[in-house]
Formats: sequence, structure tokens, C-alpha cells
Amino acid sequence: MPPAPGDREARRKDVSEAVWQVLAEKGFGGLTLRAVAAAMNVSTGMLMHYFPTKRALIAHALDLLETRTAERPRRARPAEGLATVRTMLLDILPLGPDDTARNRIWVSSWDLALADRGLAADQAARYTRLRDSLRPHFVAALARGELGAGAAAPDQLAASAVAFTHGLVVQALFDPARFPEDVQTAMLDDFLGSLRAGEGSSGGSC
Amino acid sequence: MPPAPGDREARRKDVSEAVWQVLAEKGFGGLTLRAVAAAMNVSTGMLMHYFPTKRALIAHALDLLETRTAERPRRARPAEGLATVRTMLLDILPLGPDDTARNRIWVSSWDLALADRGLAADQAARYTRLRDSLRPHFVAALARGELGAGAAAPDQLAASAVAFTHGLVVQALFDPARFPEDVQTAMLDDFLGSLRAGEGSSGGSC
DNA sequence: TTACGTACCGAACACGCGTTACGTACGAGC
DNA sequence: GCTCGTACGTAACGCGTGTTCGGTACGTAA
Repeated sequence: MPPAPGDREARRKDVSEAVWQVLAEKGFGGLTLRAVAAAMNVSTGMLMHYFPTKRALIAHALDLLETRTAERPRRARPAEGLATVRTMLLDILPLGPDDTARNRIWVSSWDLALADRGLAADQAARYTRLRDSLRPHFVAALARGELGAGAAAPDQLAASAVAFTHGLVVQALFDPARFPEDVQTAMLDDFLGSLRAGEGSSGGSC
Repeated sequence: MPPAPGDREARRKDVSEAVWQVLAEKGFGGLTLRAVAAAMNVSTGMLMHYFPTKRALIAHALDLLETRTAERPRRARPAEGLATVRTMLLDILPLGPDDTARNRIWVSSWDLALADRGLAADQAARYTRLRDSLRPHFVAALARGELGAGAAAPDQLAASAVAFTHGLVVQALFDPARFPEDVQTAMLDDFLGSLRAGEGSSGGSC
């Protein structure tokens, strides 16, 4: 057997780190074999030993993006219902450097995804999964009476929450000074508060 | 004086059309001089007579995007207040082919913008302008009592509305089957309805 | 007519890209 | 010992990119 068998995966992790660094700085449009190789001080030929083609490297980059998103540190899920939704959406917003980098890379990937049918389908599936992970908590919120009388169906609520959150992400990425952590949090709380629709928070006008 | 002086602008319009076509198909990542030249059956050298460098052509593409966005056909603005907000946001959503293409190109441009400091500032300024154009109508809605008691400040309302709308745009672009025209409209109406917060629609629980 | 400046083409340039081929080092197995 | 397969590095290839350079056609000005 050749050298250490575990080294292979270790090397791929090094490559992942370099890929991540390049993506954070230049986005997918600037993801190039030479840039990745330069970021880890190796030759481009070495990269090809671990990723035979650039398409493989891009696929790995997207995998890496999805993995790091799935395995990011998350807040503890409190009670059921809207509070959980709030926590999940807070975990998405670019409140820290890591979240900012991750969101930047996600947004950057949309250019590629919109031009490639397969990648677009992947992205659509990701959105579906995200909405599906949110839906049961909206169902619980409905059951617990946390939502106003005019509340929409859980599917639509989930889609709206995702829309609001990602739209806020994009604005915050382009204008971080205008959307610091507390502003983002306040906006999210107001959005969720408006779903509560006149019950609970500040008493009604009766 | 050389040939017709008006021809110059006419030619630039032709180039604009080709640029638009390329952008709609390949996004900014696929915007290349040869692609544009091929789209109008001319040589790349001809392009350089009207746009000396690619950076100039990219700048023109962004200008074109902004112009076509500003000059797109718009719905008539009804009364003051939330109804106007609704109309303005409906004008943004990808409800038709033209709006879809425009939104695709916008999203595609974010990859470039996030990697370029100047372009990012431009995009941030555009968002500021969009929020500013929305704010007075939220002010009017507040004055007319169209918003619930717990409504946030007009600036924040405008930012939230933009967030919701653009987040919905992105989801609709990637999954148009799941977000047809009526679903988008219903989601927007529900979002605006939740801002009304327990007054007007279905009576409170008193 | 001559001179000139513009519009445009076709070919070429230098460069960066993804990819490939060749060469070397080195540890494992016989 | 030798062989072999893996892990690289080096150098180059072919190609597409943005850009440049002569060259031609043509309408205007003198």
C-alpha cells in the first residue's frame, strides 16, 4: 500500500480550506485552479491528483458549501413553535464573520446555478428542504395559537419566512454598516411579531 | 463630419440588445466579447469601437440593466399607502417573462458585485434608493392607520418589504413551477396583510 | 481630385485558463 | 536487491479570453 491512507482525506481537507478561502474572496467567478493552488502553495498538477477536473472541484466546492452550512454551529432550539423558527432563521442571517462568508458564497453560487439547469434544480431542492424543515414548526405554532387568525397555510408561511430571511441576507451582505447584528435581529423579530397579528405582544385596542 | 451622427447611438442600442440576450442566457459569468459579437453577427473589433474595453462593456451592461429596470412598464399607482406599496412590489416580482429575465440578470450580477468593492457600493446604493422610494408610502400608510399598533419605523418597514420581495424573487427564479403568478401575489398580499396586524381583515378575538 | 477621419473587418497578439504528459522521489511487496 | 504504484513537481499543450494592429471602404472637406 502507498503512504498513509488517511493522508488522502487530510489532503482533500487542505484543498477544501484553500477553495473556501478563494471563494470567500473572489466568489465562484474567481474560482480557478491556479488560485486554489496558489492559496496552498502547491502546483496545479497536484490538485488534479485529488480532483481530476475542474467540474469535480466545483462540485466539491458546492458540497463543501452545503456541508459547512449543515454543520455550522447552531443555537439551541428552545420551545416548539415560533421561537424555534426564530432560532432557525437567526442561524441563517449573516450575524458573524463565518455566516457572512458562507452567505456571500451562497449568493455568489447563484450566478452559476442560474446558468446551469442541474445546479438550478439542486438549488431549488435545497430551498424546498429548507422550507420543509421550517414547516412543522409553523404547524406547531398554529396549533399553539401563536399565529393570528388570518394566518396562511404552513407551506406559504415557510416560504415567506425563507423569502424574508434571504432577502435580508442579500441586503446585509451589500450594506453591512446599515444592517448590523441588532438591526437584523430586530427586523426578524418584527417580521415574526407581525405574524402573531395583534395577539400577545402589545395589547389590543379593545 | 463622418457618416450619420445618430447612427452611433443606434449602434450602441444594437449592442445593448445583444448584451441583454447574452446576459439572459449565460448570466454575467458568460458575458464575453465574442459572445456579444456573435449574437449580432459582427467582429469583436467592431465592439471595441463602441466600448473600448470590457470593463466599459460591463459598466454598460449594468447601466442597461438599471435603465431597463427603471423604464419597465409599471402598473398605475392607485391610492396612497399600502396599496401603492403593493403595486410597487408587484412591479418587482418575476410575474412575466420580461420580469423574470430582468431578475435573473440582477441576481447573476451579485457574484460580480460581491467581488468588486465599487460594484458592491453601487448595489448597496441601489438598495438604499429602493427603500427610500418605498418609505414615503409606508409613512402615508401609517398616517392613514393602515398599519397595526406594533408597526416598526418606516425605514425598517421598507427594508423588510424589500427583503421579503427579493427573497421571493430568488425562490421563484429557481423554482418557477412552485411559485407561479398567483402564488407570488398571494404571498405578497399575505405579507402586507400581516402588516395590517389584526385590524381590518378578520375581526379580533375580543 | 486629393486628403482625411471614421466605421469596420480579419488576423494576430499576450495572457490565463483547464488539462495533459513526462520526470522524479519514495515507501511497500516480493 | 528490484519492481511497482502512488504522490507529487515541472513544463507544456490547446484553447478562449481581452486587446491591438494593419487594412479596406466610404463619405466629408478642402
